[in-house]
Amino acid sequence: MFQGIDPRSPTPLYEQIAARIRVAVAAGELVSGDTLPSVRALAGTLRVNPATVVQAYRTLAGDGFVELRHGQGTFVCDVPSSARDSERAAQAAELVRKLLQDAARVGIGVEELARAFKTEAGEDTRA
Amino acid sequence: MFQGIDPRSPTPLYEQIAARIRVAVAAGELVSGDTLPSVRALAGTLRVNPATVVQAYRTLAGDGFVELRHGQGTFVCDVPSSARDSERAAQAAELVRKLLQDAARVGIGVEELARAFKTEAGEDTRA
DNA sequence: CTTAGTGTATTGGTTAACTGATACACCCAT
DNA sequence: ATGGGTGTATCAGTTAACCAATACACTAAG
Repeated sequence: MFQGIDPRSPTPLYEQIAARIRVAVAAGELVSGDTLPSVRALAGTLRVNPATVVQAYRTLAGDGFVELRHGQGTFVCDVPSSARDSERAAQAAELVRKLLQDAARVGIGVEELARAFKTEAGEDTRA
Repeated sequence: MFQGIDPRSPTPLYEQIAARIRVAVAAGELVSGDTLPSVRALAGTLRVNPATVVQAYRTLAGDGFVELRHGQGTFVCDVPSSARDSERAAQAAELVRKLLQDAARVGIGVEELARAFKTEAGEDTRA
């Protein structure tokens, strides 16, 4: 489940780790109550510093995906699907807002983006 | 034209400066052959280091918006509108690709993004 | 040729993000 | 209570981006 963690990637290690767990939860491979590998264990497996794993876990905790219990371990949370849906919608909205802002900075309008989105998203869904 | 440059903004100074010029060109306030303020002059006006202005100008030059002529000044380029269109389309595509990538990292799919895009973009066009 | 104006190049300091190392505090089984 | 597991907290090293400072090189006008 933790294959392909790359220290030289521009995306931080802790985000790569967090992403794996997120998709695992989304895919149902991890369900409420499951325990994640301990900080040290996962750090050892990935040849990474424990603090890096902690940062990944804390990020997930901030999103409500997992819960860190001092002295016990890290557990997958029980998030109602409705809550998760609205949460994801909010995140999507923020990402799109950022996109619009970045685009405006370079002088690109909404229509242009919509066109690009159709093209790129279309290719991605077919792939 | 250079009002509201904010050193404490999270977006770098040179990008803020470049953005102003980009929109000025897009709006037709600056046309082919016009000269931009000299590096030192603009730096003085904005209370900024000349090197920062240079970075802004070089960014614009990389995009083909302006041309820096050693010993003469910085001039607005004559970019065929067709070339500019395809250039903007390419930039838009890259921005969207980045969006899709960021979204995937958080486990957000294309449909979710499309929905958010409709919402956010709609609000923005009405505003 | 000289000079005042222009862009260019190199260097250094500041800040923030990321990762690592180490010591601490908690929980539970024994 | 104690030992081995857990997460927690704090500090240091690395890297990269951004901005500033200074000295350099080119152009055109006098």
